[in-house]
Amino acid sequence: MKALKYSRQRECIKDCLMRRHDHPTADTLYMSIREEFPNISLGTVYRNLNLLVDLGEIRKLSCGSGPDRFDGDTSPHYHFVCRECGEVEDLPMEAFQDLNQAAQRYCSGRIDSHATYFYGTCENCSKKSAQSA
Amino acid sequence: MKALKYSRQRECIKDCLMRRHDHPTADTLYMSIREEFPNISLGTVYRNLNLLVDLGEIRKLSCGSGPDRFDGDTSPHYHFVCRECGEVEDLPMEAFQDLNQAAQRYCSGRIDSHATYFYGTCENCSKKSAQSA
DNA sequence: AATAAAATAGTAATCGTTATTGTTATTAGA
DNA sequence: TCTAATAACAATAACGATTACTATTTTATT
Repeated sequence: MKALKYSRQRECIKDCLMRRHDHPTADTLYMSIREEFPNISLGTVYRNLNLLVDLGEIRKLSCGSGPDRFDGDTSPHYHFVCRECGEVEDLPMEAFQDLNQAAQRYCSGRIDSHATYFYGTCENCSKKSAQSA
Repeated sequence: MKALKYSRQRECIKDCLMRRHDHPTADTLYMSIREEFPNISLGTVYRNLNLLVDLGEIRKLSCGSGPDRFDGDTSPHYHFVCRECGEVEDLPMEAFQDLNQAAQRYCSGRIDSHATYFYGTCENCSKKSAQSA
């Protein structure tokens, strides 16, 4: 039951994340935020990111390799992850919300959401390996 | 180009994983294997699990919270993850292999696979929270 | 302004995992 | 079967990502 108090750092972290359309890690965001708050602590970044995730204001992405990433876009959508360089891109396709119901038929627990990640090689990395071949 | 040599430890690790139908972490597997190999090292377990993943003989699951898990069933299938207790269950539904093609239309990179995890509360945890309410 | 509580910066600690090193086991060839 | 080459090992150190701790500072409330 602890009341939430305003903090300039938290506001900045959220604004920063909203402004960008890549999917930065906590550390990437930390480096960027230090331009405005040179003394901000990495722990503060983590704490506030997790807080914002719990509040449902941002999303956390666990792509299976490398550190977690964060997404200011909370609308249901999917991501593509490049196995070569680790880049994460939004897929501008609609998420299949009825997938939850479809899966529910096969599950004794109660399903409330799902996450889908597509894997492969991004355009950039495809080009690179074509050149070096 | 290094040739693969047989090892009793690797065989045991794979057999152990194949025998169980839960989705153990490296550490869980390590504890179990120590009954047969009391001196086995956790590093050996990790090394061989990763090797088997690279060979395509087992799968690694990154469910988004907690340590990675391993699955001896390499057939395309999905998983349900309980947010309360962290348990991971197989969903006996067919995986949507045409999802890759559907997503490919929206992606400049080359997609070769996808992973879907369903989240919610498992039967056990639902019962528990009903009791304590 | 005074007080209480939350948030902070700085730092230490933790966790999961990988890398290193000297030794042992497996394999191929003489 | 012996030997040499090398992969795999156990033990341990190191690492990266994340969380926990603590004394201080901010924010909100009287």
